[in-house]
Amino acid sequence: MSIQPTRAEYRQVADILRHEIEDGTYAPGSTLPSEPRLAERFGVSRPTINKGVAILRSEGLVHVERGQGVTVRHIRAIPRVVPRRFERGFRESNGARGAFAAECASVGLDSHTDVEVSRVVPPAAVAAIFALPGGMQMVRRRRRMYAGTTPAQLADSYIPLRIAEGADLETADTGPGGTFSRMADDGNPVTRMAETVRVRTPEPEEAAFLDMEEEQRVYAITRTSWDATRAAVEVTLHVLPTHLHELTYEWPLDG
Amino acid sequence: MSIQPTRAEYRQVADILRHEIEDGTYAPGSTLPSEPRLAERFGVSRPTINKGVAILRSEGLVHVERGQGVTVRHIRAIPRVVPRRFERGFRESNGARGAFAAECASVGLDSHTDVEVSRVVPPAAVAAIFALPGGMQMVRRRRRMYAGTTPAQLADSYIPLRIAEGADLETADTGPGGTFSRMADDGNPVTRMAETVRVRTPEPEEAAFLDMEEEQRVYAITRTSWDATRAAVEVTLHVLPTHLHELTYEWPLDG
DNA sequence: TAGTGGTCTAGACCACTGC
DNA sequence: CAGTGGTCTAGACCACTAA
Repeated sequence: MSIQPTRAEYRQVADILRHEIEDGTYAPGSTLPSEPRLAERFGVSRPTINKGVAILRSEGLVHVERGQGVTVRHIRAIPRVVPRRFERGFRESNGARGAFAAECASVGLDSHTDVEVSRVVPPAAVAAIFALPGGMQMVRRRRRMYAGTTPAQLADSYIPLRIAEGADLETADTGPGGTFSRMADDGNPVTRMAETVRVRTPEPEEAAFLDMEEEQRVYAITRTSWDATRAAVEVTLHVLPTHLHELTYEWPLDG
Repeated sequence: MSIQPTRAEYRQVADILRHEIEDGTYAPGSTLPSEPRLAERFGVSRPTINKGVAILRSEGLVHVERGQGVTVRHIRAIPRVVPRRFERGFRESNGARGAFAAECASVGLDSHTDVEVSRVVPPAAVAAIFALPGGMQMVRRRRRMYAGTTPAQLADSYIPLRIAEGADLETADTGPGGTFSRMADDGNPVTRMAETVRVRTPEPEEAAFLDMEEEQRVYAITRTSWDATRAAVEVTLHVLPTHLHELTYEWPLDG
């Protein structure tokens, strides 16, 4: 493959390098030639190479470190299967504490979650779901999750005070099966859920924690849980890098 | 707001323009100042402006036409609600021909679908789902969908020959409710479905049809349908621009 | 013809890494 | 210190649109 005149050179640089990554010329973990060398190879200037590599960065194919070079990422998408992940048996499998831990375990990955619990006034979008008067507080469980050592997900759960108190959800560790198991134990199980998936660029703080380029994308998932009385009992805002996750939803159909 | 030294200038250009688009300084449909004028306003070179605007393009916030300028997009996300879209009553609501038409109608949008039916050897990933011997043909229903005049979705459905023949699925128009209604009429209703959602950059041909920048993202959804005997009866590969769609999944839970 | 964005270059300066 | 990528500029040429 060589540079053609019709398609922008920086796109061709990206196309060729992407192809070489996919066919194994540059294996996961290996380092690409430096930009000056690539410029020489393709007969273009360094800014053109830089722009081409930027495309691969934005796709999550490569990882760049200052002074180091450009390395090919190991991509192992974590399967997130709904509603399996909310079944009590799955959440508690292998003694896992919640769905994310069980998912990581299912593909042989270690996992780790930092939890921070506090009482806060929720964002307007969340307050609206609960029809909460302005300024009222909720319990927020803020979780930062790692798959192995890779930051893989942010999740902020908002729970009405009364429910959090009944289910004892203001401690960091909610025990086997996590939050939903405790709500069920409290006699108020979740009976219905919905998730709305959008895709956007990460906020700078999100990008910093998730070790992402700002040009990459995240799934922004808003999940709402309802109990048998059709009252919302929990809303979680998830942020997941798109290149690390694969979302599967399954459902029966009555035809 | 003005240019600060710490954050890359082109990012700040994007931040400021994004903010002004969101707060209404530049309303949907309006045109941004030309790049030379923006360069003057921010005191940076034109390539820096161009790089900043490229970020907004990749986010789907603006639309660029050669010789015209940069215009702010009207964004009206089409809600895609599962499993509602597969309920026969919804698919046939307002006489709609299938789920996409009903969804567009639900937000007051006209819709239009071009259908092309043929027999082809399916992609390997699809053949694998059916455990189909190599080289065997399936019926492919290729649909190109428009919301109003905006190209909004590509969908290729693959159906085993025997099922397509029984349900009369080799004509372009499958009648009220679409493919699934015909399968049900044929006595072989779909009883279970799954969708796997991934995000990627569009192929050049996809970008051309969907009127997208290559730097934008698409949802690539693989849907599989099974009948009561747990045999796969249909697989569809969907491609949807992320900035035009919002995916919602709902499900009951047994606690 | 004038104005728009698309792209490329050569050179530069910077921050960061590892030796 | 040398090597890496991050970024910016001034100027240039091109393709396209509208008048």
